[in-house]
Amino acid sequence: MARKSSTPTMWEVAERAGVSQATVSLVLNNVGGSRVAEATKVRVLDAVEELGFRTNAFAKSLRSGKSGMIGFISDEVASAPFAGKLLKGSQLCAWEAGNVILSVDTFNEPELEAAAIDMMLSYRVQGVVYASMYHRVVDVPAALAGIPTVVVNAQDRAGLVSSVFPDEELGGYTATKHLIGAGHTRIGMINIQPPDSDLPAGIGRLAGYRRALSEAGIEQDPRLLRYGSGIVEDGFDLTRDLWNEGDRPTAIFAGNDRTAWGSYRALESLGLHAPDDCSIVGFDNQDTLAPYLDPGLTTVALPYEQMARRAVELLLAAETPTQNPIECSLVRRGSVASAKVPA
Amino acid sequence: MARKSSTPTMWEVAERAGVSQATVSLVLNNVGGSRVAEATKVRVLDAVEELGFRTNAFAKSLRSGKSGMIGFISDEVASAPFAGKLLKGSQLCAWEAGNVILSVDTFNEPELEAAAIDMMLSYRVQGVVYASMYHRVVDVPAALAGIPTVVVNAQDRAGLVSSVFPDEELGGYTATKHLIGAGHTRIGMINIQPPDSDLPAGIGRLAGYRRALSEAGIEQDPRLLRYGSGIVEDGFDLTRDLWNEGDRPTAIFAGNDRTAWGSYRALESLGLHAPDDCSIVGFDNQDTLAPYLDPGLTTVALPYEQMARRAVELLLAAETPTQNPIECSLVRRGSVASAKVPA
DNA sequence: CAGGTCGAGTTATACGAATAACCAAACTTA
DNA sequence: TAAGTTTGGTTATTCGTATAACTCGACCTG
Repeated sequence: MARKSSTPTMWEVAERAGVSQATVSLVLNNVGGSRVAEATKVRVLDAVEELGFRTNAFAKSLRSGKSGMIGFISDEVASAPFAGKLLKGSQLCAWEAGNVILSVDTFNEPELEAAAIDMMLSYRVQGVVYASMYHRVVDVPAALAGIPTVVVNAQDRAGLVSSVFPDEELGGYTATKHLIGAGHTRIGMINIQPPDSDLPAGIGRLAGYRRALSEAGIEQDPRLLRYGSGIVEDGFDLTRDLWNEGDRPTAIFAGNDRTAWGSYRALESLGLHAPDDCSIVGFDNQDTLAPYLDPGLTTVALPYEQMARRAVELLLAAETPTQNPIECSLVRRGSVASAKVPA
Repeated sequence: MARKSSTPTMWEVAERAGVSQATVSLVLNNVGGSRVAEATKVRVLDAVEELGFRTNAFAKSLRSGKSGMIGFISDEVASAPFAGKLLKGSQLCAWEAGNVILSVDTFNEPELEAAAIDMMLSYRVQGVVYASMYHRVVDVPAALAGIPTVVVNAQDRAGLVSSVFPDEELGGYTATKHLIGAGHTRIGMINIQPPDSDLPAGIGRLAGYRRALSEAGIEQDPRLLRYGSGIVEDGFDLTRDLWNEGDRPTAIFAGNDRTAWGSYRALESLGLHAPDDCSIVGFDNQDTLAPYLDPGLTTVALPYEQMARRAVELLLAAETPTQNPIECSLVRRGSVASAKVPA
């Protein structure tokens, strides 16, 4: 069957159904329920079907002033190994409200970012989700001043827009408390950044660790604390380092999963094995790693999807700026065992 | 300075510059170079600047008939741990041609896919990149029949649209030849799917392995071939299994990186270590894994970004359908050593 | 049966930008 | 100096849809 090359318009549908273009619009948008006779509706819908009509989103947006699009700007989220879930959550949530996502990864290039914002403004996005690959404090570009913006997996330095980010402190608290609950009292921590660093992840996780200990009445032994940089090798080195201290830990809270992996290896190198010789809890729930370690790593999950959903909700609600820490929950696998009762 | 709440239009710019709307359009689009006096141009551009004018993409597209958008439909790419690179490559390439990406992950839900296609047709995308999370044969939805489509990281069963996918066979050949080049002749292979499976990855990688061996005049010993399912555990079990054979391999080509990880562990469990006791080559270059193994895993990279770029190029060129295998190149790390010369 | 209401539409216009067609003055050129 | 050309714009129209405002006949209702 020969088809017109370009998509048909409402006028063509109207002609085929023997009505006016306005009627087609009324039928398709269900306005004024009883304004159109049932028989006419059917004729219109048949014509729509037969011609394969599909409304032109541009015309619709132009006329209505609503674009139905939400911008998603990220440094490297869409291509990052784990945080693509931010995009996933945003998309799902946006979709539910009838919106679509216009996403751009800027790779931290200012020109690309500027161009992306420009483009989004051209498309009259209803709001922008500004996502970071890792939890940090960001400066929202001034060019976004005109439109609703929510920062996700990050915190807005100026506090002018809402931020949605993981509750690192609570996560660290949860992890540590889990170990305490298993009977451990000598719990080492290997943090993922130096003491003078200002990244929220390391600061929060450590603070949570400390709170859990003090709430449980366990004295903090500085010899059990180490500072690495979040890489496997540091996990390895610092775990061995902890073993050289006089009074060894029976459990380790690793500041992230890669560090935890290093701890596994260090234990192996010492002829030991988790969780029998030492319990381990990680952080991040990196899904290409945590489930595959042996034993599976008990860790704290970063709530990417929930954060993204929350961000979109905030965007659509357009409230006044708020801070939104999102809970990080524990994922139990096999790396934690009860502390041995001292003989 | 008080700003109008909504974005200014060309009319407002025109008024401020003391010209007609048409002139503003002429200036901004640089048409009829000499048709507008230099002084007028400057006045217009100043007005644009002062008002913060930004062209309305909807009006522009409506008028021109060109949407400037490319659809990206994927099963789970945007949220997958590794293949987000497909999105990255598409975005970059589309961007260079002045297009933007409208991306939707369907999570393999047919209704979501249908809705996504519907939406994209509404937005009059100029073409659709149909991406798969893993290399397989797909059926392109009939609803896409009307618009240019390219399948990426997959092959179109019907062959009606262009396909861009990794050249698995060449990758397997490259991996194996690398081991042969290091002097190995007893090279085991642990494939990632059963012999009767029809996934291109396993079939191609094995075929490449075989070609490399036969080209080098090495006889294929069926005792060196194992079939797993691509998970760590299978790599572990089947490597140990290989070790129980009489004539052990000096190198293993693991069908993917996870399997290779299992091989590392199996060697360890046997008190052995790569590459001294056995060389290992993986496949996938999974970036959260391969660089962090000890020693770093020599593996074959999947060319996600190149595939995506190629797909977008094909889309924009709108040629007749073609098959486009893309080369997978070797990434050398530390898991391959020269074969010991038999004493 | 005049006047009002309701049902089922239609007509006209606006959204913002692109562009074809037109126009007035200034400048050539024979 | 009349006719033609160039310069530097302007006017009018179009893209496809939404919607306010209007119409027209049939149906009450007192």
